[in-house]
Amino acid sequence: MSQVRVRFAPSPTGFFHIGSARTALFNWLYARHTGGVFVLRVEDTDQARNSEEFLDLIYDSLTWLGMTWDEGPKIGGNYGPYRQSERGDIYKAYLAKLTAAGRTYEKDGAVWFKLLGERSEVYDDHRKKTVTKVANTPAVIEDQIRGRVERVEDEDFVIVRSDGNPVFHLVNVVDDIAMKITHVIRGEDHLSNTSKHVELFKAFGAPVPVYAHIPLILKQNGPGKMSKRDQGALIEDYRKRGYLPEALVNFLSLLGWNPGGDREKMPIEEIIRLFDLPAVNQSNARFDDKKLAHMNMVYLLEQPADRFVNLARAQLERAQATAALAADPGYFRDVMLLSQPKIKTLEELPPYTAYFFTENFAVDAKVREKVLAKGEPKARLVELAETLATTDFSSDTAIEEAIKALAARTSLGFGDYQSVARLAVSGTNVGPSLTGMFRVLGRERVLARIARFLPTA
RNA sequence: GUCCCCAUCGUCUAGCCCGGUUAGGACACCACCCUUUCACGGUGGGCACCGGGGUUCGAAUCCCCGUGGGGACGCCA
Repeated sequence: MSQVRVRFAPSPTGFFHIGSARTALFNWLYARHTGGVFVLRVEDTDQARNSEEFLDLIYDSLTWLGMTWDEGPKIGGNYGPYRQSERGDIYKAYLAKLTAAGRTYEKDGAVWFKLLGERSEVYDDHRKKTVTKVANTPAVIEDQIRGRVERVEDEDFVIVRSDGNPVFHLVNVVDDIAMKITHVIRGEDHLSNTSKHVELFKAFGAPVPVYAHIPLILKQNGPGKMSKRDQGALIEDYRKRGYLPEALVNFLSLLGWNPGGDREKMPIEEIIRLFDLPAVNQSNARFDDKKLAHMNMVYLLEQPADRFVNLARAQLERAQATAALAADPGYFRDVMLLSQPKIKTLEELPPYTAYFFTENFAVDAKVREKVLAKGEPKARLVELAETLATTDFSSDTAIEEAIKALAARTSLGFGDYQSVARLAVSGTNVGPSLTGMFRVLGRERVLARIARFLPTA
């Protein structure tokens, strides 16, 4: 058996979304699993709807997700060009073969593919018009995921538009032949197109590739498949929000496939090793952003300090958190590492860390009311300020011991000091450990904030 | 309407092919524990074989029908 050749064939008519990314991923995984070739082919035959920006987005997104292509735009290959808009001559040559074989005819200025078989006129209830049906024999699709599927293609169809541009069905098949594609892995929405494609492969006298129609991803809320217009559908969005590409890839790999057993979080090498077509599910999967967020958290938690700080900086740049970016690098690093074990996604970082970088931080009114309502907040703050004035701020434990000693003297608990101190110093009731927060902020800032807060308590 | 695909917790799924399990895991949810807030983590809990017929000693698992969900039916891809 010759080398596996698969292709991802997006059309640059819209934003790159979850469904496309998953199709690309399954193709890429299969190529890597089998030691085959992953071809990127741009299906830009719809001149009216194509755009270069969308095309760049496809390149960028694939690269970001780590799906490098072996042949395709930018890098070339032996079967190029890889943009269909540049392959006009090839389509003409193939079309000529079809015409020579008597398998085409013109109607309304367009070129149609002629099916073989007896013809009859039938009224189509759905389209509200009379159509010509052809008594054709069923096309047989041996699908790697669905098994044997039979479908009759019983109407001629357009392969070249009246404006001279070839249609998807033609170029798709021609390119799969010309690029020697062995396996076609695509969404199940193409399953009913496959009979058209099989007819074309036969008309060209070319071998039909192995098909694998993967289940669709359904939108999280409401009925139907996920589209680029749905919430959380855009890859670009996750990138902006600071999701880790490896987490997204891991999550996507599990939508419609699993390695068997209980394995979920896996390094990409492991996914490649275990991935195979027959293991792909047959039923559609509903997108779940909570599970994605969880996967992201698991990956975030294990990032080495340096990488996490770099990721955090990139995210704060996107959020234009100027105060944080202007801060001392050492201080910035301390703040981020303090926050790392606390967040699920990097997009939480700007609001989560804001008070570290400005004295002008917001105070949560509800929290303030709640915290000041009990005990003697003022007295606690005065005691704490006195203690902190002489406390060693170099380690969390030193600060912790000092506060605990204070609490012991006043017959109170650590918690009696914590909530009010946190409010005074950060304006909220959530955040990293109090002692870590104090250590990073430093004595001066902590004392100043308490002093400023005191009169209002 | 016609054709095609599918069907296990709310969600992703294991188990199905090669019938015998207290139907397993993860996310989410609830409770408790841990704790210095919030998270993380830990323990426990609730939660599923779409319905009906077969076949069989025995069906989530095999077959049929129904129902439900999804997709396609463009001079879009």
